[in-house]
Amino acid sequence: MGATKTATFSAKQLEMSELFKALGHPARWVIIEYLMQVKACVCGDLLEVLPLAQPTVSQHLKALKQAGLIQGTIEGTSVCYCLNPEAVGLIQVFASNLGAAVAHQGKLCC
Amino acid sequence: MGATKTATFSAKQLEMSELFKALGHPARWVIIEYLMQVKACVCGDLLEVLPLAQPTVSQHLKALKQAGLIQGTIEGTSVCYCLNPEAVGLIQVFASNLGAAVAHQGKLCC
DNA sequence: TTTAAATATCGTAATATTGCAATATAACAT
DNA sequence: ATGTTATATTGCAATATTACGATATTTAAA
Repeated sequence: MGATKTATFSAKQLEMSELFKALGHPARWVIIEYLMQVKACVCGDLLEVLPLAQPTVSQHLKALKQAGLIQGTIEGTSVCYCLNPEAVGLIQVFASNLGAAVAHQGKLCC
Repeated sequence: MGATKTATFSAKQLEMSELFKALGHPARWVIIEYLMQVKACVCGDLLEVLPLAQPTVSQHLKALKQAGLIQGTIEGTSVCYCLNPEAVGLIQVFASNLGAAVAHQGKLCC
């Protein structure tokens, strides 16, 4: 085979893993870092930040949007992208739970 | 082409995106969720939790270990895996920065 | 030392992702 | 209407990932 066994996981598990999968590419990571600094940007801005062609950047933006990490609205002839607070909330909750789990576990066996 | 342009990104950017890439598969996500609950486990435990064959689970564990998310030490005839606090720290810092950025940005344009 | 167990590695087929050139679309300006 | 600018989509080649059967490795038990 070779395809992810998507059907055997819960919706929540798929949602969260899709969110992190979107962050799991350096170009998309850079886009998120950039949006943390500048609040909003258009596709063209990213062409000066990333070593990639315009169609590729557009594709990465689409992936981030589909995962729910960013939002985009048409603004005249360009498209304004920014972080999606909902997804940010999900990540914060996960990080908090993860930290609490490790703190609670104390000394690890390995 | 088709290969990620790895060479054009910084070490930190690559490290963080690798970390999230490891979380970006439902099976690996389930492994992390499981480790948050049970503190430590062996590969065999996961065979009852995941709908995957043993070699596949072993492969996912290797990916998580290479990304730095988990640690594993040999324990007799089995291998004990648990979360890596260092990686957890990195994720917490990121989530915190992300949350702060969004909070600071206030009303979004899109 | 043979057997059993737990896990890792190899080989390989199926599928998914990445990247870009070419092209399409959409909004604005002239 | 025509051209310009900004972004999206399509098609495709190169590469990476996922999954598993078969097999190797490693440790403990008999």
